[in-house]
Order: sequence, then structure tokens, then C-alpha cells
Amino acid sequence: MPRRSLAPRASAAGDGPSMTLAGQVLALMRNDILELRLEPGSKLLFETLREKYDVGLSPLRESLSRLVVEGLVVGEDRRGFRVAPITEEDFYDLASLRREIEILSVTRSVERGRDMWEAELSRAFRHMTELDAKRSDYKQEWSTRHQAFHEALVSACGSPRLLLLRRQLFDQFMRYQRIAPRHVWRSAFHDTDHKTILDAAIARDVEKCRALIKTHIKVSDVIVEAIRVLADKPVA
Amino acid sequence: MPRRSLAPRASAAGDGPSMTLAGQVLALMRNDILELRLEPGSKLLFETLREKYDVGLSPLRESLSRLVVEGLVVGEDRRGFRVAPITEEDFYDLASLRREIEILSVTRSVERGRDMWEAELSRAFRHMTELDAKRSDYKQEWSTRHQAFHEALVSACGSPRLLLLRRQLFDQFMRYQRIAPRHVWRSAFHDTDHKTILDAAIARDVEKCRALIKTHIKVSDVIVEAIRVLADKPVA
DNA sequence: TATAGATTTTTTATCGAAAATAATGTCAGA
DNA sequence: TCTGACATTATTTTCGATAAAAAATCTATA
Repeated sequence: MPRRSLAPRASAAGDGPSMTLAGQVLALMRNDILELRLEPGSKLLFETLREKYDVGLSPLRESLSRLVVEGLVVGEDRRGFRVAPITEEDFYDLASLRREIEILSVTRSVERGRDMWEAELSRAFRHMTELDAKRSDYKQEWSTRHQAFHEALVSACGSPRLLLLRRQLFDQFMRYQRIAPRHVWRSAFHDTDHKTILDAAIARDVEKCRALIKTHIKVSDVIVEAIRVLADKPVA
Repeated sequence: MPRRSLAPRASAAGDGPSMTLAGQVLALMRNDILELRLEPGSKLLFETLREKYDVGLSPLRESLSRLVVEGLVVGEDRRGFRVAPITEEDFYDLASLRREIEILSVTRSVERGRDMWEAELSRAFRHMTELDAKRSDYKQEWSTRHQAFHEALVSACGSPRLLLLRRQLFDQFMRYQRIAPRHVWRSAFHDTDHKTILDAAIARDVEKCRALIKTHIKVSDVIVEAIRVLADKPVA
């Protein structure tokens, strides 16, 4: 019974029909890492992965290689791979670079964005804020829409490289956000940052946007605390 | 007769003794691309690569996957890989992002660098300028030392992520530089930019450093012209 | 001549076995 | 009990074969 966990060839969903096996595994593993289903720092055994994703070694190896360059997996020659660890140091580094990159992206986007961009941005904002809080997949869905909002914000920046990099840093940052206890998420849902950012963007106030983004991406104490807690119980 | 083009296991050089085959191929291919021995935009046939690097498919595939994320190779599902094309658009994008990243790196480095950093930077500068112009491998060697100088300049920035990204962008930028005709290189050897940058860095004049780097990384007409020439004779 | 369809050839993607290496366990001797 | 050599086991890395897909070629027909 092959292809257990994977779509039975050519799914109707957005993941793509003629996608290569390695590509599918890459996407799955990336999600599993970003959503902490694969524990930070944990060893990635080929045998385990082979069962989990029901593929051979070649696609696995390929996916892992790509994830190494993306910074979500670390690999040591001849002693395998592990999920990129979560450390306080790394979080500071990550936050600091993401801040700069987001500022850069938003600056250019606000400068260059046209009507279409404005409309899409507003739409993304509504889509995020009008989400029914009673849904069972609230947290998951809010994450998606939150990401979409930030993506819409910078989408007009005009630089493929910048967009790609920004997305990678955003993803990595969200992995850190996720380790925070539940009540932190609650407050995130209701913060006023995004409304303010939206208004400044529509008003084409570049300087205000930069300032807002700068404070929006913060190294919150709660997360640093969560990192410390995590560090105390070392992984396999 | 296996391992033709590769070191016969455990070389004394810096490339590492216990390096994995895939790792060696990755390094070789990266160089071949950056130094234009693999033509921009050209198709990368597995059979050809297998002969060229004398390895099986697994290490090849792994290397290519990594290079895709690094931006030196592009791959389409089920129709293989090709060397990342060189285009005018991409050059502008690359230059613009590299400029920002270099400015960021140099800023932090100058702010944080200590005596050791100063010393190393000066040493790197001398090493670059005192190179014997009569050497047969002048161009190649100057490139190496030029890269080393820029690396020394930012080495104190304190962010692994930033350093990695900077290096990737630097490499990609140099690939574009290389397509310029020979006489452009000549003038690059004798420019005064680096001396000025060195002085400003040692004097801890952050603002001046930023300004200097900003103009140092320019989209020169000569290169744009070279790109256009290249675009007229399409590749295989 | 142009074109659609079928056929062949070329090329890529995947698997499982085998080789190479690292990790672990065992045991004799100090 | 500790240490180091040796053997055993676990894991990673690589190869070659095979399946799947895409590209190229050919052919018959309008």
C-alpha cells in the first residue's frame, strides 16, 4: 500500500498535481518543522522519516538538503540531520535580521504599490480580522491569514529576492512565536498593530510604516522565557 | 578508475577530509557556476554532470537541490535543472539587495569591531594590494583576496545569518562582474574605493562607510552592456 | 505543406541494495 | 574501576537499475 500519507497522484488541491515526490515531502516537512510537530533540535532518522512520509531515500535526502539551506534543518556530514535548534541567541539574530528585511520590503512596497495593491491589502486585513473566533481551527487559520496580510503588505516591493528572503525569515520567526504559551496567542489576535500598519500603508506614510514594523517585530519576554524553559529539557 | 576529478580521499587541503561526496560536488559545481565555466542559463544534464564530476545521481541531485535554494540553479519539476540565467532585471534586483545587506553588515561590524578586527582588516587590505601583478593567476588570486577583504570588513557584525546571506549575494554579484570584458577588471584592480573604505572603517566613521559601500556596489554600464550582448546569443 | 496522433528516444525521478562510516557494546588487562 | 582494543550494531551515503515523464521524431492525412 504505497503513498499512504500523500495525495493519490494529482490532487485537486493547490499543492499541485504534477508535483514531484521530493517537492511534496519538502512541503510536508517544512510545515511539520514550522508548526513544531518536529521538535526543534531533534534528530531526523532516515528510517523514521521514511515511514512517516512513506517515501524512499532520494526524495528525503533532497528535501533535507533544501531545508538545510533554508535554515530549518542542520546537517553534519556523515552524521545526519536534525531540526534546527531553537536558541535565545538565534532568536535575537533572527528577529534583528527580519526587522531590517521587513522594513526594507515595506518601504519599497508602499512607495511602489498601486490601487490593486491597496485593494488586496485591505481585503487581506478584513479576511484576517473577520475570522470567526469560534472555529475549531481558529489558531491555525488565523496564522494563515496573518501571514497573508503581511505578504500583501510587501507584495508590491518589486524584488523577487527580497520577497523570498522575507518569507523565509517570517516562517522561521513564526516557529519561535509558536513555542509561546497559549494565552500569548490570544492577545496577538486582538492587538491593534495591524490596523495601524494598514492605515499608515494606505496613507502612504513610509516613515510611519517603518517605525510601526520596527516595533511590531519584537523579541518578547514571553518567548525568551519559553526558549529558556525549552532549553532545560534537552531533546533526543 | 573511480574518483577521477576528485581528491583521492582525505586531502590535506582545506576542503576537508571526511567531506561527503555530495559536499565536494556542491563546492565544485558552485565554483563552476560562479566562475562561468558553466554557462548561465544552460541545461544541466545528469548524464553530462555524472561524467564531469564522476559521481552517481544521488550526490548530484543533492547538490543541485542546495544550489537551487542558493539561487545559483533553477529547477522545474520533472524537467531538470539549469544554471541560473543572467538577466538585466535580475542584476538590478541583486545589486539593490546586496547594497542594503552590505550596508547593514558593515554598519554593525564597524560598531562592534575590536582591535583584532582592525588588525585583520588591515592585513586583508595589504594582502590584496600587495599582490604581484605579474602572476599568471593574477585575476583569480585578486578575486580571492578581494573577497577576503570584504569578508574581513563585515566579519565583526555578529550575525551568522547576515554573514551567510551577504556571502551568497556577494558570490552572485561576482558572477555578473565576471561577464564584463577584461579591461574592466584592470581598472577594478586599481580603484581607490577599498583604500577609502578601509580608512573610514578604521576611523569608525559609520556614516562614511555606509555611503562608500553604497556607491561601491554599483550597476555599471559596462556590465549591463555585457548582459545585453549575452542575451543576444541564446544558450542551449 | 501543415498538423494531429502515435512511436521512439531522451531525460528525470524513485527505489532498494550495497558500501562506507559512525556509534555502541564487550571484555581483557592494568 | 577504569582504559583501550576489538567486535557488533546502527546509520548514513552512494550506486545502479527501473519506472515515469517529457521531448523528439516519424507518419498518415487533409
